[in-house]
Amino acid sequence: MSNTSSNNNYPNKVYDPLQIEKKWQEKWKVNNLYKTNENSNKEKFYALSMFPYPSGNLHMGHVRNYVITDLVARYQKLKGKNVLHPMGWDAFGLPAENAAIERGIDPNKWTRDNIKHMKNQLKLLGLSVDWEKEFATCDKSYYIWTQKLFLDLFNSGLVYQKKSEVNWDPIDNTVLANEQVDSEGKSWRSGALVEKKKLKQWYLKITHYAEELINDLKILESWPERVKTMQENWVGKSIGANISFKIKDNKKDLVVFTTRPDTLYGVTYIAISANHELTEVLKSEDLKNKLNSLKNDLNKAKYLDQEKNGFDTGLKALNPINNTEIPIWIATYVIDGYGTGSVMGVPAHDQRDFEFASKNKINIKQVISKSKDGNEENLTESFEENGYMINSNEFNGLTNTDAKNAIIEFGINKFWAEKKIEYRLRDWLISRQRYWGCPIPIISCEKCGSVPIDQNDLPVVLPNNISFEPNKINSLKDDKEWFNVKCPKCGTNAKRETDTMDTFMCSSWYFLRYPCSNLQDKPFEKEKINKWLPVDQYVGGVEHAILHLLYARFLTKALRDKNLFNIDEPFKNLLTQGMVQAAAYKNPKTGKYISPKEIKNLENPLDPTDNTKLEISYEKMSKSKYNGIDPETVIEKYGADTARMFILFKAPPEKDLEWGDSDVEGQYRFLSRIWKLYKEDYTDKSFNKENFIEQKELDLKRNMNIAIKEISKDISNNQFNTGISELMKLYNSITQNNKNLSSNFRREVLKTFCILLAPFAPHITEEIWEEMGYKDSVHNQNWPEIDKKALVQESYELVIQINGKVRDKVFIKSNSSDDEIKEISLNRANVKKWIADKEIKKFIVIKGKIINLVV
RNA sequence: GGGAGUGUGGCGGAAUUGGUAGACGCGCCGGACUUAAAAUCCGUCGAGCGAUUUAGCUCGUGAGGGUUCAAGUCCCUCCACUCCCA
Repeated sequence: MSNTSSNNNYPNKVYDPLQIEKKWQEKWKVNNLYKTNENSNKEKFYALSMFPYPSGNLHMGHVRNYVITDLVARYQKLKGKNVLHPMGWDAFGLPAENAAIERGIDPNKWTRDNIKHMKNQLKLLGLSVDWEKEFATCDKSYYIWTQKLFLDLFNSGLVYQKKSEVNWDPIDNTVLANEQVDSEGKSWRSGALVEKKKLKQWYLKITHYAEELINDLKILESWPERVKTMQENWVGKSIGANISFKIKDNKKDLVVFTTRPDTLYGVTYIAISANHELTEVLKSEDLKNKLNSLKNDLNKAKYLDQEKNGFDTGLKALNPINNTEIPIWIATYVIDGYGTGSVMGVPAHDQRDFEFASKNKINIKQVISKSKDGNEENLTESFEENGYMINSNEFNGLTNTDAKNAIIEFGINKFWAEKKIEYRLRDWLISRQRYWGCPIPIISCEKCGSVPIDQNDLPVVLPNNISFEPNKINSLKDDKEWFNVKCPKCGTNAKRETDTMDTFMCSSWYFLRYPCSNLQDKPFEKEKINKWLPVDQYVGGVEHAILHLLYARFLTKALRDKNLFNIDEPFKNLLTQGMVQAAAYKNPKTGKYISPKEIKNLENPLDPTDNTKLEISYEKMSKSKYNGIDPETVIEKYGADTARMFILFKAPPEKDLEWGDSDVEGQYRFLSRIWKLYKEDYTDKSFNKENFIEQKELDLKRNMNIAIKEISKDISNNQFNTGISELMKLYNSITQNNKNLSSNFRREVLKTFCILLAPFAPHITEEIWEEMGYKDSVHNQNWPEIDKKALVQESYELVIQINGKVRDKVFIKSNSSDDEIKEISLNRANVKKWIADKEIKKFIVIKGKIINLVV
């Protein structure tokens, strides 16, 4: 595809993206075209992609992410905004460490090499990124501030250490936060079934912000609804009450949280978790054995427990509202750590309780009835809807919603109930038992406990005296000199904290660093944060809907409360882009994926081994499905502009995108035609005055202004696919009217088209812009203004409907009155035919569009 | 089970928020150019009936019902798929 051509002048008319793209990427770099202007008075715009983990290779998901952000950044710059568009590296984490374990490579070297390689790949895309802002979270100059912010939180009382049951990933050999375990109980990274371990770990008090994290979702108007719903569910606010049950032959009360105090008369048992403190009173060997075996099951496969196992402890609780004696059970479905680790079993009105009671032959007592006359029904499942109270003494007949409050009030007066709000959200566990992460700046001393390191002694640098050998799990403990220190308080022998921080900690504030990424003496400057934040457009994968986006919101709020800046929410607008998928071929019999290379005819794909017809499905690109497409190969073949255009055109950004080779070629053809159009302009002499047709020019002028209007709207609404459609329409309109334009207008329309295309395809536009004779970059121009006058038409095509069906169309003057429209319509032969002798009941005139005659 | 979302030609997807359904592209088919092919350019393509010189008509946005002069769009019921939480 590449051609021989002399500098800056391509004698043949063939579009050669590789040469053009290389040329401009170099020029942009030399001219510092994308450098952030720190002293501008223009309105700011902060465009940000979720920064990549330097895994070594750029993949299509990255490309889609960065191309979208780049388009927005370039558009906003053309619209006159002062744009910050940075890029960096989420560089701590396990793949580096796994490379060390597998091949004995230093994680630092592995990471640095990957960054270098990926950066080169990224540069091929021609992004308008200000690379002077770049940093990696594993830079000492970055993680010193991660540590400082950790200490800030520590001093605010938002950091604590606790020994408790944690999620243990047996493949990655580290603990995980709750957010990092999926609904099947598997690790987000390794996919391993998570185990339970009791360990002493560091936590951040994200629960302190639970209420605000829910409430402020309201401010985030242009976040996708589903991301907000997911966060709301994750934080999981429930309003209810704590109810104290007396325990027979035991002094302590058993406190139970419930959202359904209205069902208190229907409690037929209490269920507590296997780790509840009350289990300590179980003395008999039999019960102890049962408990241990239950705990064992829980450790193995907590999340697979659909069986609702449990046993009766023999202990009895007294229902405070009627002094009824009820059994206390231990049940696997009670979550340790939520609420009080115990639930009141109301089988009649809770499905989980119903199943547990049915299995264990526990009484079922109905206290809410569907009907007002209060009949009991034969329940085959729990009744969870609203209804009327029955079997509840003085509360009978009330609606259960009224009874909720009445029973709480009743209990408050009798001192056995209190109002309570519970959250599903747990504190964020940030310790990781790994080497390649940000060290936790704490020294633990037998006398003084956990002592934070003085801020002047930061950073705590990762130890150097560690040998990376295959099959060895590395730890900060390996460097004894590093590990053994004196306590900063009392000077006795002490030890450094050897866990490192969850990498989500590093990525929870990186967007705050960019405005000041070269600052030496602090993480950021308050004024700069207040100026640049919040991020105006954040783009990334929906897989971070809870994880990163929740942590980052939390940290922003916590640092705001340290008075470090005045921002409540870090990301004003969020766009979650869909996956990039490609065709995968699967043998339905064996379930195995077959590489397209092995398939003879992709139209009718057969398994080469057994000739089974293969199923074709579009799935996320992956090695195991043999459907990965390498961005670098695509760019080599078609150029970055084509790749960008394809990605933006093929699907709306939030939807999954199906890779299609012929669609890529379609975009390449489009750019080639544009190339040719601009070549003709300066070489073909056939445009002359005799050909000028005023009406054609007016039509094109109108189309051009429609395009400006629509493309502006589309980009603002993140509808990049239709934006490109509009560009194509304008292109078609130009080529149709091409020979009939005055040379001034030709130049104007070609200039405008070039600027409109510039944020989508930055290289080709820069090249044709230069060839048109302009000196400054096309990317420094102003986005064209809409000429409203040009949008006005003298006449339009009126659609004539009769009884709502289109029967005729006629061109009429735009300023026709309603009466004129009626008259014109009635005189049309087609209309007369349809009306015949029927009576016209109604005329409905929609100005500029339609008339509907009702007969 | 609860919540959110989606459903439009052969395919990806449009539709001014109630006003000509299928923009734009891909693909297919036909034509031009060519010794031929590729590339390029031009044209057709929702279905059915009908005409066969530009006609014309009916149906059609997952299914059924409703509101309205007018429904892909609003309301109700149902079906299928996807995601999140159980």
